[in-house]
Amino acid sequence: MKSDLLTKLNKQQLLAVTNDSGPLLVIAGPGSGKTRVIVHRVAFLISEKQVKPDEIMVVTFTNKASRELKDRLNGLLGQYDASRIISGTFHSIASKMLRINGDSIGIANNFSIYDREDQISIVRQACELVEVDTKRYNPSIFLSIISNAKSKMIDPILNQATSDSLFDKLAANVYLEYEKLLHDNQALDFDDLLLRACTLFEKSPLVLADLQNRIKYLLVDEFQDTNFVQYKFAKQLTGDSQNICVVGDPDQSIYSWRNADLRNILNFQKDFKNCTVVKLVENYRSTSNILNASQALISQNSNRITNDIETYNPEGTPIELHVAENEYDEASIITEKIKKLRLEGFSYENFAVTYRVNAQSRAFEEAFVRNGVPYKLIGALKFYQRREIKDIIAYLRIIQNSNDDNSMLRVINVPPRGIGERTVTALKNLANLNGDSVCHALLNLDETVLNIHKTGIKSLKNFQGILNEVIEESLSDHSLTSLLDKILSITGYREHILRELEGSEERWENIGELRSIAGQFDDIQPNEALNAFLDQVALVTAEDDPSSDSNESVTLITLHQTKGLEFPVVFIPGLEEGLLPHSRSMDSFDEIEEERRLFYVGITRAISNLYLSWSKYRTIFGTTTRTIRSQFVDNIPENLLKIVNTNKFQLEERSFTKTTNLFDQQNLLPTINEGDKVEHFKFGKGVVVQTIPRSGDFEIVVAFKVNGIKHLLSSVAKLKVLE
DNA sequence: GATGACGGTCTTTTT
DNA sequence: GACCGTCATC
Repeated sequence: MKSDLLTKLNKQQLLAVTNDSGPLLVIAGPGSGKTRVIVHRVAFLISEKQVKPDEIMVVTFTNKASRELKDRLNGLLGQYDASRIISGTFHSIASKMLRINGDSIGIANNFSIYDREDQISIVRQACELVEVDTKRYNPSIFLSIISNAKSKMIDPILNQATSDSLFDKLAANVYLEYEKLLHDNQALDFDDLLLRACTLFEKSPLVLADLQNRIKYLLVDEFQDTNFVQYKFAKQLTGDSQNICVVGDPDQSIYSWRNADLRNILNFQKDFKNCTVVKLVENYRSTSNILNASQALISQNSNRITNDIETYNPEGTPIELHVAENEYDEASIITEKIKKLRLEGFSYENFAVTYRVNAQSRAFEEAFVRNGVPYKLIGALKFYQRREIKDIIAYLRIIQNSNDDNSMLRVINVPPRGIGERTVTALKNLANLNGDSVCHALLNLDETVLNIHKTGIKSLKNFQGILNEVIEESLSDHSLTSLLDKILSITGYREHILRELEGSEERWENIGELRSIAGQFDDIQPNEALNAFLDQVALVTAEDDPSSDSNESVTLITLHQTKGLEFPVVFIPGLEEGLLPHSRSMDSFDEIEEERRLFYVGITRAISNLYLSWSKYRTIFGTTTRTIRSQFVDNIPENLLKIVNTNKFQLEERSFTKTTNLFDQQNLLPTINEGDKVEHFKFGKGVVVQTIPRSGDFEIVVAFKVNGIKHLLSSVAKLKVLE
């Protein structure tokens, strides 16, 4: 066993695998065998150190990664049961803990988990309550403020007390109402799952001690993308054993907008003083052409824990840069390339087209359909976000948690059953009056107090009967699938769907898909099955989308979602200023650097062939504009790039012309000086701390009142100088 | 109360 | 160029 397990590892990997006591930080470059190390470390602990599988917890970035981990382990350790390893995303693990122990901090085990759509709906209600006009302020702004506060563990009351500007006060009020509404609905949002788990650990030392005793080893993957709460969660679970191993790569940190905090890596070394640091620097994945290009690119980042990666792989084929006329041209160039490479022995699943924004997928889908190229689209219109799926799930949620008004109101008139706005308002008022949920108000309906038309009462009575019937079914000992069938038949949902003129077949098929997913829970106890099923539904990651299962197809995927994946042939289209780097991420140095890391992640997914492209014209919103080639292309040495001009109409563009640097032309003098008070549209007010000349431009360092220190480019950031 | 037409907004990335 | 919310009409 031992020889099998350890002979195929290099020196650093071996160190990371066998270092079996105390804190361990593994800095793992792309393709350096990170997953291999995690799998082997777990296998080593189990087979050599007699650690039981259920004493090991592995936190992964997606649920799929956690399943694959268990699969690989089962292959490695025949006699042990790898499925007993505690593994999942931070959110799914926290959710399970709260379902079991949440009652000690006042969280009932049947809480609902609200996704983004539910959250938006709650924010809208909160805005209404505090009289904030949602036409003036986009609800998602509040949502990101709330999420930001939660992932930094800022309490809503405290938040309210410390906010000074008018908008901050507004946001603080929305936050406060939002929390109340979540509470009323007996619901938790994604951030709550982690936040409350941390609270649970603090408030219930016994629960924590028990967990610490049971979890002897903790492993955290993709550590560079954890936020403050997630790190705290991990720290709390690490008992006196200090057996925590975190694996990550600062150069692949691409989720700061989701409040991931790179400082966690630095803090880890402070918090765990005696930690061992292992660096995996040999890349086994890519050709040296690809790796060298990636290293040249990432070396342009200044905020970096330098960590050069090297490979002994052969040079490989050159990286190609294609120039297209527009996005359709770009898509057909890539389609032709795929066809050609297929004749050379590649198969469809070897290809991935990786782009910055989901909207880019359309041109490729059209080209692929036209050319009969099979493809799978990862995470775009997610399965679980489809209307018909959310409707059915709403019914299940009402059964799970009768306080879930949000779900109740979603389907109270779906399919249409004559319960209109007035009737709903009357019912809601009645519920409010009695401090009750809408569902309870309906089930205990006293129609004499409702001041509405007879037909309204009749419709309510009808729905009451439907609900009672469904609830009755849920109380019987039947399976989840039979409950689902019952809901479909009693509510008349099938007929409702089939009545629709467009896409009704597809919608019905989706429900069939949902039914078969529910079937996976049929061997669990019915009352536990509902919680487990709804948890899975709420906490799925993009790769878990059932539609992504098909094989023998080209993968269409966002750059963010490619993290951790690899493909023999990778296409990165849309290398244009405003797209990569994205226009919304161009006004600070930090943001540009994160965009560069995103490109770096994309490049390093490629095993043997890499194709970059940009198109001279692109249509956004329906208007076509001339583009500028991405500045990141210039970060790749010319000798590694083969410029290809496929389009016969663009012969004149054949030479390798560097795009004119936007900043060179302007030759700016600093119109902003140190000490100036400035205002930024996004970061608010602040004071200029420093100005640094940067190739015809100035980097302005501003200390913002709310958002802290930011490095901005004078020509890009629209800074307004205040008196 | 249901349905359809219109007009305004929007797109970054996601657990 | 799609989607959502709002409004007018049946």
